Amino acid sequence: MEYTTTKRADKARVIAQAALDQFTRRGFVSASLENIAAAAGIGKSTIYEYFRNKEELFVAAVQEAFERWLNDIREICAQTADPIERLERIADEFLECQEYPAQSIQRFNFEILMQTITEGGVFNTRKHFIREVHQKFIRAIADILLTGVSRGQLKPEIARDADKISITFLSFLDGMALTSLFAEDYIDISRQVAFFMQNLAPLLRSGQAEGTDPVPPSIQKDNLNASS
Amino acid sequence: MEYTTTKRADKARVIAQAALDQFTRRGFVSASLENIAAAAGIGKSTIYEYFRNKEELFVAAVQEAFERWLNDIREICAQTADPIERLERIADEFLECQEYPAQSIQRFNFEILMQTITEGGVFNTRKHFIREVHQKFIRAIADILLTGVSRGQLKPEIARDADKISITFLSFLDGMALTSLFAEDYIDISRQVAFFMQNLAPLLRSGQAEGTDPVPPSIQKDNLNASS
DNA sequence: CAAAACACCGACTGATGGGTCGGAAAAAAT
DNA sequence: ATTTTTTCCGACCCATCAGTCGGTGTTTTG
Repeated sequence: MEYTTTKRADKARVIAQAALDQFTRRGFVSASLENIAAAAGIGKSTIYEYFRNKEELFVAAVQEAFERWLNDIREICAQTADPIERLERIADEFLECQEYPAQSIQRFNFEILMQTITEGGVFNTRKHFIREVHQKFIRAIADILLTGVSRGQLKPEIARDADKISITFLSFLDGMALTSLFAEDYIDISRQVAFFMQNLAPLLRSGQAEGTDPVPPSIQKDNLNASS
Repeated sequence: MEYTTTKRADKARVIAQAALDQFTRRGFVSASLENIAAAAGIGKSTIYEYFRNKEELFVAAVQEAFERWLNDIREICAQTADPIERLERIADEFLECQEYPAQSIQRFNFEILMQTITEGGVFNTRKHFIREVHQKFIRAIADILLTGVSRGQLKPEIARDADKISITFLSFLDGMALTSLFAEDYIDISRQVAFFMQNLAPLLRSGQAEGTDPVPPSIQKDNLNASS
């Protein structure tokens, strides 16, 4: 007999979302389980019915977030066929993020990274998890490029440098995201992104174009599974 | 009569450096004053002879760090005359950082930013301080570009977009720095930087060159003063 | 050398927060 | 209806840590 009913999983998810919100706002160390419990509308001890400890709760929140991001990319690729446009939409999505409350996703992204790179951070022992996800993102972008090349939308030489370009693109995004969190009112983020893409595009584009293309292979649904 | 002897200021500096080290390693919240005191080779209470509280100590550490960074840029500009080379050297300096122990400067940079953008963080009430410093950096890079233009090393159109280019450059650096902290062993950071600069250079460079140029104006010595 | 000023620190305080426990309330099973 | 299982949580425990206090050693001053 299965104890893991849908209801139970749902409740765990509600808690994980409340946790995501609190971790995002206050950071891992400062967000207290009391806060989280209050935000989820339950008692503190109840959390321990669903998660072994604070760390596991954080992991759940992280997965919650990654799931969303990869979904976003997938959806964008399903909606547009032009590689440049895909990149633009991805950049917009990550930097504007109207969907979820106030820029919080960026903050959580950095909270995760801080926990990964800080000695004694909860994610310090899980570097490889972050690396895997990061590589997944790189591959996602690279596949957009490669698909573009194979369809003649991008220059053939691009194929050779696809990884480097992806990494550059993602680094720029990360940096812009960080910047946007404190410099929103003296830097026009979307203008910056437009400027970047505007200079990037002619380096990538070839002259021709062809039919329609599907979602690139590496972003096809595949679960991200934690470890260590 | 002045109580603030040189000796006293020196000791404060030693403590600030120990604090910088600990904040860097463990983050603001997790670094305890006990740790810091131990690292500085003094008793915990002694810290309070020099700093009012943990927050003020953090501010001191931040200033310590900024001082170093701006100095680095100044020095690089004093050593090289070519704008592209200056940017390359700056990028290398920020990403490799052999001078100070193990990549820690990046971590501290992000710790500062996290404290700035996180609700309830120590620097959350000091956003404008971070903004000022950030703008100082943008100006420093922009001045390198403008000087390059006025000396005919860079295309004249660059002058118009100097700010945008600077912001892009710095965002890329930030993103790469972040990446380098967890992806060092599957991404060759210096190759990435080289790749970026290699694509950036032809967009900036004109055909000619001229005599020698001095350190751009905005990076000339001027103290950074905290506030709020 | 005595008195004042200063630098230093061990021991304490109070608050916070992660995690446990034992039992109440609600649901399911019989 | 009664037992059993499951869900929930208030109260407690204990460790950590920022910040205080009182006193001791050391330097400066006269």
